[in-house]
Amino acid sequence: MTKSEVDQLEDGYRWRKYGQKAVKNSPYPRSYYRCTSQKCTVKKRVERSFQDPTVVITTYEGQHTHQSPATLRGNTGLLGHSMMAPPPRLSTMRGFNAAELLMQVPITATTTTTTTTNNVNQGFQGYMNLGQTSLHEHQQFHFPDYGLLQDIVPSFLPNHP
DNA sequence: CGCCTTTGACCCGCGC
DNA sequence: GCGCGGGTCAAAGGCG
Repeated sequence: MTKSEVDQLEDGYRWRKYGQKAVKNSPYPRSYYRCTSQKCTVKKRVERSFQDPTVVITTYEGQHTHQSPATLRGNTGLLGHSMMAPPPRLSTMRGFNAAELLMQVPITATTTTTTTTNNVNQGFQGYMNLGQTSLHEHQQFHFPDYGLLQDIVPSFLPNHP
């Protein structure tokens, strides 16, 4: 869940768009991106919320097997710094679970909501409870400190090459 | 010139 | 078998 006006979210990686489809339940299209590194098959799906155009839903699929090229774009490097992890084995990358996926959501949320007010977030949650029961409680912002990720992330990765 | 987006077509799984 | 919905391909064009 990310609050942003643009689809192209700077999360520290380069993405190449490879498709776009209209979704049901939403007047907005859904975009499909792939990581530009060929060794890295991470995909993401970006879709805009159907009534709040300022909210985009980003779904990550997979884990990056390389380091962030964020420095090439003059990025802030905020994420790249906290995501410094040793490259995991490809075999362990397959079959990621829900917990791994959930982990990704607050990452974009924390980076792009820094300038938004608490007011907006509260209103958004209320709106979600109203009509969108398909969005579960886990997908709300209950990872307020992304420093926690520094403890979580290495636990997913084998620390021996 | 290289990288990226756009966009229609194609593919595949699923329900009837 | 057919239609539909969701995901992907690839040619063509844009832009720094």
